[in-house]
Amino acid sequence: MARKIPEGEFRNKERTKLKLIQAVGVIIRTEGYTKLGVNRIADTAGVSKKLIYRYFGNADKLIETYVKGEDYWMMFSTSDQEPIEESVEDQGQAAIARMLKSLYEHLESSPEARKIIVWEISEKSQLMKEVSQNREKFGAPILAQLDAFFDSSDIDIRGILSLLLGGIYYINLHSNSTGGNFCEIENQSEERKKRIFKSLEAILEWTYEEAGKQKTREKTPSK
Amino acid sequence: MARKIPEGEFRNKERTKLKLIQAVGVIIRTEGYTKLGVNRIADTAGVSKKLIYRYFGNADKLIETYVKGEDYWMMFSTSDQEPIEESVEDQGQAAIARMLKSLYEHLESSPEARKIIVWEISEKSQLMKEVSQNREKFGAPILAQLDAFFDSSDIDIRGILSLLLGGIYYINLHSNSTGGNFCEIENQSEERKKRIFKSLEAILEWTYEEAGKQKTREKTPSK
DNA sequence: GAATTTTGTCACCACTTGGAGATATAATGA
DNA sequence: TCATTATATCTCCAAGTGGTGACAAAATTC
Repeated sequence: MARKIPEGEFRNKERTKLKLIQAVGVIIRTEGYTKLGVNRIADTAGVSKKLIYRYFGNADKLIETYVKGEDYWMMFSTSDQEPIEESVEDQGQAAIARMLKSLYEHLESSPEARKIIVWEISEKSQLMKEVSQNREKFGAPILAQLDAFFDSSDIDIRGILSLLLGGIYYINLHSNSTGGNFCEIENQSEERKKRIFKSLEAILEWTYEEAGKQKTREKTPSK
Repeated sequence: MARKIPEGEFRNKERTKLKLIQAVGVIIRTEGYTKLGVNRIADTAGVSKKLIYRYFGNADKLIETYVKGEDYWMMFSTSDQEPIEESVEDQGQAAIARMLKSLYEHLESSPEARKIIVWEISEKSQLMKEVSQNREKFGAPILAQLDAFFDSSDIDIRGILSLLLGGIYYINLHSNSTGGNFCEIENQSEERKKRIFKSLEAILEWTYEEAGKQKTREKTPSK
């Protein structure tokens, strides 16, 4: 018969594992993913590094359990995300605008999220590949819903959105590190956010407008 | 009287300095900036690391002389960059489109350029801050020229451009590492480039169109 | 109580890092 | 030819890396 797992006050496997996992988060937040190693992790967890090997195999596996436990897979706060169907009449324009804005705000407010993104584009690791792929999987149904409206137009909604998404990512990553201006827009200011949001909305507006124009032209092919 | 600098076949200061500087480039290209250190640099240069300290002070100074010697300051191939004035009638629309496209192609074809950008957004180093600031300085006159056209409109050309520039950066950085799709657009394909270019042109077109509309409305304030 | 198993620490290994001092040697000037 | 000087290498150091085996101590079972 298997022996009961010790759950004493001083020796408690699960508690120690949690300490190690949380230490990973602390290090990413304060020192960056580059500093993730058995020694640092064990030190910040206040525990022997030997346990990392015993409980997780190695540092990578431990990091993996941390990253997969967080919701970096989506990057959106799923709570304030009303269903897209709610906005059928505007073909999801408002919903997309909301998503892009909340992505911006999430990146702006979460140093950890920024660090993870930088991590993704810095290394060719299997872990980061998975994180990236899962984000794609998350976006798929949203893109599928947009196709209904844009398929009949000349607009490449995926092309437009990758530019906007990439722009949001980069602008926030840029401010994270060097801190200088970008396109002469001051860094990390309310002013910048306002300007980016306005431009974002304008581009989306034009995109939908153009697609709408092409749709009506299609219905009434007379010049 | 100062002694002549030795220029022998075996002992030649300038040649050795060049070897070290070039080694920096090799490492960035093949292993990434994270691997830049006295030991690696000296090894790839095939020279004693002591010389890095004698000739440059430390590794950072050596790296600085390398980076400043390259044209990462601008990121555009200045050769095919016709003067913007050439296109006064379209208010620089074609010139901007050309610049954005050539930036995309430069990032696409140069792993080193991508690595430098990742470097910029990864670390808070003085060197990378300077690189970033100089790029800003390079863009300033271009932005200034656009103001003449956009100032009287509601369009925030700097906001639009930071989204587009950031988008171009991110799309290429993303493909560099994980390699997965982005917004369901396949990676590093001619297809992707075509789609991004088309979206880029569309957004620019809408931007200029809208600004033009507001300009004529201004001239004839009648509704 | 004693025996056993799990949890945890510690000391150690080989290796790499940035950096410095001692020393050898090639290039120069006489 | 021989001393001087700049160039280059070599060895050593302390600190940090990932990883492991020996051992202590707590929790469990008998």
